[in-house]
Amino acid sequence: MDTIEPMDWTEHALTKLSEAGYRRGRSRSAVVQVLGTQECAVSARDIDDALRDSGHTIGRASVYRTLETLAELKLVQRLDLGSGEKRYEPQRPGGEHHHHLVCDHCGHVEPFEDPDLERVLELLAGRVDYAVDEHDVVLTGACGACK
Amino acid sequence: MDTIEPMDWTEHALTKLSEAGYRRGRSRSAVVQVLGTQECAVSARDIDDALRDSGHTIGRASVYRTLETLAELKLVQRLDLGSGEKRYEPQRPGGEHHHHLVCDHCGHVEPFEDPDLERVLELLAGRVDYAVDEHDVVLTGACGACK
DNA sequence: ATACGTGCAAAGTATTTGCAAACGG
DNA sequence: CCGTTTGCAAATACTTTGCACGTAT
Repeated sequence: MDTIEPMDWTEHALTKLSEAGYRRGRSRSAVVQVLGTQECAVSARDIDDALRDSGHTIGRASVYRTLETLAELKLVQRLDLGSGEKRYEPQRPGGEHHHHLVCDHCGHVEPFEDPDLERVLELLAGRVDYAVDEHDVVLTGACGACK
Repeated sequence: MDTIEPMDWTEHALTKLSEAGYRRGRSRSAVVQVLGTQECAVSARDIDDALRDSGHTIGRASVYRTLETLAELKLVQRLDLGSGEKRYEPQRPGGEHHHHLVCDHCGHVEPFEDPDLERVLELLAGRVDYAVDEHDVVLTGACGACK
């Protein structure tokens, strides 16, 4: 079996971008690089900060533009966890998939997986009138530390 | 058995507000009234427009303030369906519950219910380290008209 | 009467867009 | 070279806040 390492997503994404006719510009590549190191959903601001910390000088607009492109190509999933900012999560080719727990007290976000949930969602998708291509589940409550 | 009519939520909400020490101000009452007529999630803008159409002159700020209060008392659920605006949905006392299908082409939103899904989410809530008090599921794809 | 509620305008945040200059293939 | 990409700044969208006045209890 092949585990998908974080680094692989970066390569995967850059390849897909090339195939789609996009060039490997400095900013675009840097954003993809940062996303590849992320385990869970991050905001545009998180990425901007990470880039700044590692010495890059990248316009915020380029971050947003890259994220939009990546979302169009389904290389990242766009999420809204209620914090007022959109979040982006690398979509690994392996198809592994998780959802999120959000603490409504401290804002902490934690991923979780559940095969039963996935199965039910799959069945559901087949039953509705929409051609479902994405789903997202958010559980809200007090996290371990806050409750 | 007692079906919960839309109007009942309005009364229910106003009562709860009073009990919590809030007065029945003009704007507050008007916002609650509009929400009571809604079947599904609406945005602050939707409410503002509805109020304006029915001749009220209500500051947008009051709409937001009322929605925040209602959310605190768990009389409405705050949702984020990825459109860049928060949405609010009356929480009926009967506990009926639905989730959302969002068309990523035309933006159309449609509610759906699924007992299996609820059951799985319930089990899941018992298994995690969070004290889950809310959950939300969003399925994204092309709606009947767009696909 | 008096504390709470409201409208308006200004401030905040997150994101998008216009444009000239820099750059990749 | 030439069209794409980028950074900057300005624009936009949504929401929150400050404050003086109005109002419910």
